[in-house]
Amino acid sequence: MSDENRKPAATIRDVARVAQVSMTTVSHALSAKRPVSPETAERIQAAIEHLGYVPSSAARSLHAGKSLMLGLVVPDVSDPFFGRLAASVERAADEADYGVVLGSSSGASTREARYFNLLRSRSIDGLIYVAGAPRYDDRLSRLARRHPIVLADEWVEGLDGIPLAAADHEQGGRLAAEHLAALGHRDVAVITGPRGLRSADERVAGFRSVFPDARVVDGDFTEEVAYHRTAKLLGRGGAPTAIFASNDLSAFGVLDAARDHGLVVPRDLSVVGFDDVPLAQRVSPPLTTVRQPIDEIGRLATATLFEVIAGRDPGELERCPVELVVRESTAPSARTD
Amino acid sequence: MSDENRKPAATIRDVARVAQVSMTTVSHALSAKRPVSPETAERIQAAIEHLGYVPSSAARSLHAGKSLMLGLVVPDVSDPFFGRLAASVERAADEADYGVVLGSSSGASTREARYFNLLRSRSIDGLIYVAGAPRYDDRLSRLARRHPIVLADEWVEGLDGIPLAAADHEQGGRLAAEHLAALGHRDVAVITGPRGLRSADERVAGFRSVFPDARVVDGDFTEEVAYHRTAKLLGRGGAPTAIFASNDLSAFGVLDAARDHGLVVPRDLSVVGFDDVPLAQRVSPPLTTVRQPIDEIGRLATATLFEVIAGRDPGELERCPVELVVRESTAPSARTD
DNA sequence: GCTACGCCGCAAAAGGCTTTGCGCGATTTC
DNA sequence: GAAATCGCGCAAAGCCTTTTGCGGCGTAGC
Repeated sequence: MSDENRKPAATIRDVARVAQVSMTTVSHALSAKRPVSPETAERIQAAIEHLGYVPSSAARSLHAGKSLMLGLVVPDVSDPFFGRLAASVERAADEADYGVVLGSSSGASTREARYFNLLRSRSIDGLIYVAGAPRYDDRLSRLARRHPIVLADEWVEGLDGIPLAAADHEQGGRLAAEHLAALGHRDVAVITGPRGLRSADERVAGFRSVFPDARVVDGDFTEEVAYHRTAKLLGRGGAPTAIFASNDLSAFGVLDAARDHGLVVPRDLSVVGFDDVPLAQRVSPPLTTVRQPIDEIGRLATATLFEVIAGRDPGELERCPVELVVRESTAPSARTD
Repeated sequence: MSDENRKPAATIRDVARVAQVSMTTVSHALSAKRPVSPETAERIQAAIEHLGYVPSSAARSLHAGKSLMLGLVVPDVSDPFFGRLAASVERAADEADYGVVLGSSSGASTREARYFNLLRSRSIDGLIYVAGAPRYDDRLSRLARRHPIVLADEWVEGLDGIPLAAADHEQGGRLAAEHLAALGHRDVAVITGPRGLRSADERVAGFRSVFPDARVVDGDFTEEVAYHRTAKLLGRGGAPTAIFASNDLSAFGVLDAARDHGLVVPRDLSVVGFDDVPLAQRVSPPLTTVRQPIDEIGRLATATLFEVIAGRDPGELERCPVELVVRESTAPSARTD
């Protein structure tokens, strides 16, 4: 559509003229800050619809000092996990008449700087920050002192005063362990996530609170490393009867390694994952895993951000309860000890 | 962080006071619309950094009449396809110093109305609209007459004057067909998408341009329906040697149905999908499919939107070329005719 | 000593909305 | 018939930037 089709947008003054009232009355009809007679209100309404009038958001936020926009920075929107998180944040924001400005940091700090400036320029009233790694970020911590920020999903070093909305990873590890214990498993192993990643450490800690003697295998959340470490573990004598992988990707590596060693899951080896990615129910056998309440995390993060924006201190947030999804990769231990 | 920690944001007037110059000079130092001596510029710069000053976006857009924000409405961000599209749009926008306001319509027309109002209130300078269904939308077409809008991925009925950035679905159907033809297949079937969905129809049309006699089975892009229709097809005598499913989800249904009929893919039946979803390379056997250039579509949509915003008519857009990804679900036809 | 020119201040306008104190006319109330 | 009430107009201030014409000051050039 070329320029000649674009009329200058209608202003409140245009509405006033058409409705034969003053700008003051139009404004008050919209905000209900002063009573307006039904007849007048109707005339104004008609004028608004006739002109297709919508108040200028720029003028509004200039006056009100807020933009009705939230920022959401995730490592990568194309990852289904963050996609679902974005969807739930957007839904929660929408209910409060807020919009969401999306940003993929993908680790690029120049990109992140842009979103921080959105906050400073009051383009957004608050920020939900989902860190890709728990590295300490000086700018983020300075920013958080002056602006409403909440963390979601992953903790960031040095930002302890800032609310964190996340799943109860420790409970997840515990649920996985209790499930295996109930199936009679005694000799179990756990594959960790990257060193220092808080969520990963919590999962392992939860698991070990039930199985203090579990064998600990270093992983990094990738399928490849999980595969090789598992292969090595199974190669030695006295293989465990169950393995808890601290994310689904690693569990897939375990599944592949088990198959390549001639083991049948779950007959010879039980496997539990974490995350419940879409793939989990499609691999064979379908993976028993721990599901994170993504929607709940997004909702909590958004609600908390509104609290912070309103100037209230939400305090330390409770972790969102996770859920064990039992599928077909776990079975009673065959070993009789 | 509670209120007492939040100082009112610095204004250009504060910068002027600290740098001991007039507001005029500060503004000109930032915009370079009038020469400023190096020493003064340095003082101003120092003041800006000291105060952490960033110009108010609201005041800026009120004056400039643009918001430096784009809108992106997709049916569902948590779908990896739309997630990737969002990521590429966001990247392209970022390069032009634009932000992206994300919206999931999920078919709810009340949600969509909000995004349309963002356009009207000039919260966003333009909109990239990804339709979930090609239904005619009166509001959208009226809106498009007055505001910069481009369509991405899916065509919408009645909006023919509006630029559409999409993959070359027809070419995709043709590539799939040519691949099967080269493998010696003669007796083939195609599973369609929902009736009336333009992209789906184009895929089928492309396929049939090579195989005019292909059997056409009605599908709706879901796994379940594809499963049942395929089961029925294989149950009758004279089953085809290859099936083209017009999306990957349907192809998964075909794969399951084939397995349940004792057929080995690709020995007894070749299967080609469309989309190349992440799952496609993980099913067994890994699926031969047509990959859409999602990044390219997002980039094109964004670049085109900038054209429209600038008041230029981009004309009809070329379709983005697709790519055949050959994996293990296709093999030479076993039937010797 | 006069002209240029470079740098910058001043003041005002514009962009669109919200808010408020004051006041006026018309209707209701006892 | 005086008082209270209601609906609304008027005018101005404020939110923060950008832009511009005019003019002042100082330094360099002839």
